[in-house]
Amino acid sequence: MLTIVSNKEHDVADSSLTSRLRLATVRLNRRLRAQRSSSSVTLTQLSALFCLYKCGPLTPGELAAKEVVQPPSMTRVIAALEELGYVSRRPHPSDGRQAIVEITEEGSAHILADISAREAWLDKRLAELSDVDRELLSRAAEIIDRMASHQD
Amino acid sequence: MLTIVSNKEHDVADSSLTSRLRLATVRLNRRLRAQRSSSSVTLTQLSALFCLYKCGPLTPGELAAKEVVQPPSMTRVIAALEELGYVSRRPHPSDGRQAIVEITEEGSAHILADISAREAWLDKRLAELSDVDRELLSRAAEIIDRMASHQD
DNA sequence: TATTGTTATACTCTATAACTATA
DNA sequence: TATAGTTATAGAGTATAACAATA
Repeated sequence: MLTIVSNKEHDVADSSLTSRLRLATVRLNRRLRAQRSSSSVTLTQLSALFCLYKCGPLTPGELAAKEVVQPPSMTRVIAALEELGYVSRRPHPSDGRQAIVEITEEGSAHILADISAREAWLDKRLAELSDVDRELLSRAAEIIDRMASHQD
Repeated sequence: MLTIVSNKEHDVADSSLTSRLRLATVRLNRRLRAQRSSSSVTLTQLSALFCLYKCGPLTPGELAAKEVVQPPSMTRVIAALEELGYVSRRPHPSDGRQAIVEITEEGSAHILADISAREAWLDKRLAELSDVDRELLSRAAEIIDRMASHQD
């Protein structure tokens, strides 16, 4: 087992954790993207739609911040979702520059089935694990999400 | 907290684990890709190079299998690394169709610095965690990698 | 002048299909 | 005929820079 030497604060025995977590994340992400299924939305679009489903109406800027992407990236995602009829856009009541993006009834109706189809592969992998491992991943997911949402 | 209803084998209280792990993975992956630094290699190239560094010489097919990507994807990665002088290619001794790809001295000399620069952001996030959380992520990384390497 | 959002452009990552060369 | 690898092509994902509209 290779150990990368580094001069970081935390324990040296831990020093390849960064590499291992990076590799694991990149690989799982690949597998997740490869699960296309019959769902019409892409993985990125699904994430944004799910965010609107959870949080309610948001401005494009708020949505970009929550998903930790730059505004131009979110512009494209919203445009695609709008074309599919899964989100609607209306003027902001007090600021003409902004808009309010909201999930539509059709978007709400499809999202659970879309997510379920999209996640079928991962769900199967998780079902193969022990309860202990699933509990561990549950806590890991929270920590990872917190790190990923860190404001630099 | 939203709970997605599903009819899967494992506990219903667990039912949003799939979604949470997917979201966490996608977001961390975005952050990792955004860390460009001065490193000349991309995240994908770095993964392949690291694999050659760990495993020794491999054929393109073996490398693609280890990284869980399709052969044409690996072809491009190898070509880019070869152009940078980080890997070399030589004929397979007994099979004219295959080739042996190996990390060069220059590749070996640069990889630790490249990885370190690339991972600086994640390393900082991990350093902010408690020992308990890092230990948890260490085990999670192993489980995730195992799931991601699953042969369908 | 600062902020919000969009348009234009470009690069990374990855896949499938079709092809070539060798076994 | 089967396998290893490459080329061609296309689509997803994302960013930076430049711009328009509004505050």
